[in-house]
Amino acid sequence: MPELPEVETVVNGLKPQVMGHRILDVRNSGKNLRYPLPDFTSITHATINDIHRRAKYLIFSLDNQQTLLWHLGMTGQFHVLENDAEAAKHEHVRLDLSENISLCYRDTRRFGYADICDTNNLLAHPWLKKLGVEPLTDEFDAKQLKINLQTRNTSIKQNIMDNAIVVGVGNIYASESLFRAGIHPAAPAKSLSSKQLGLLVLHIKEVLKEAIIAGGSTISDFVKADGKPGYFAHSFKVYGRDGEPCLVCKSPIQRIVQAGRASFFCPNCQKV
DNA sequence: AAGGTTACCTGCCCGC
DNA sequence: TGCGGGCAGGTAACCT
Repeated sequence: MPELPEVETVVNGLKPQVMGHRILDVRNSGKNLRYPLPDFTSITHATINDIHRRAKYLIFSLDNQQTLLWHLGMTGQFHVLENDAEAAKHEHVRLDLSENISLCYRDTRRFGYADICDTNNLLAHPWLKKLGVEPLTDEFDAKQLKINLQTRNTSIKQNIMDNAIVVGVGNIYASESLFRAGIHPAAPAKSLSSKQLGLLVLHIKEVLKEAIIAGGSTISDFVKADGKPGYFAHSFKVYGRDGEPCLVCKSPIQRIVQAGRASFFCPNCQKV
């Protein structure tokens, strides 16, 4: 479920709670996540120095030259609980930390995944090495996007969701940013002008920033690290609103499926 | 070889 | 009330 703003929110929520804590033990439910869990022995007794985000990955930097990489999949959640707290339903991993707290990982659908690697080789990790630019940096601009899209025959929506081009734009914010930019989700990526791409870049940055400020979206099971839900869902303009009137022109919002994913758009405000 | 489809899992919501 | 089908925010491995 989480998109970039949600992961950012989780990282920010976890940092003050677990930074500086030592990992004393790691327990798991015995069930695999998307991939088998890594062997945690190399990080038990290490201390969590810092937590970062790259794309939708949480990156735990440890003090022993090891890094713990974690993706939340669709339904992953971290909670910081007392050491002896009873395991919630769908808790699959628990890192027992110093000072009697535990970092607990719940994941209903078990689409999440984790790995451990040498910090020196972090950027060479297969999950990270092919990732495109971060959307909230200056590296993500219309000029580079235009170059990346000029050979792409597929739709603009599929391309802004392609992690090799730009990371962190998931299904919700793809629809929302295309609406704001007035671009039809099915428009061929290579057909868009520099001006249109400039507008799109601007709105992707804007919608992601707004969501981070709002503390991440809430749909079904997103919970921030402190257990409180985010609330950006209240400001979706098209996502999940098929059949309802466009907030700008009152035309009914339409839903189509692209590459197996639902897209929402206003047929009047967004042109191919 | 780009582009489309499917798989991974569980839960929920809807219609019958 | 129960059951089956469809759907869900992500990613990658398959096919073609």
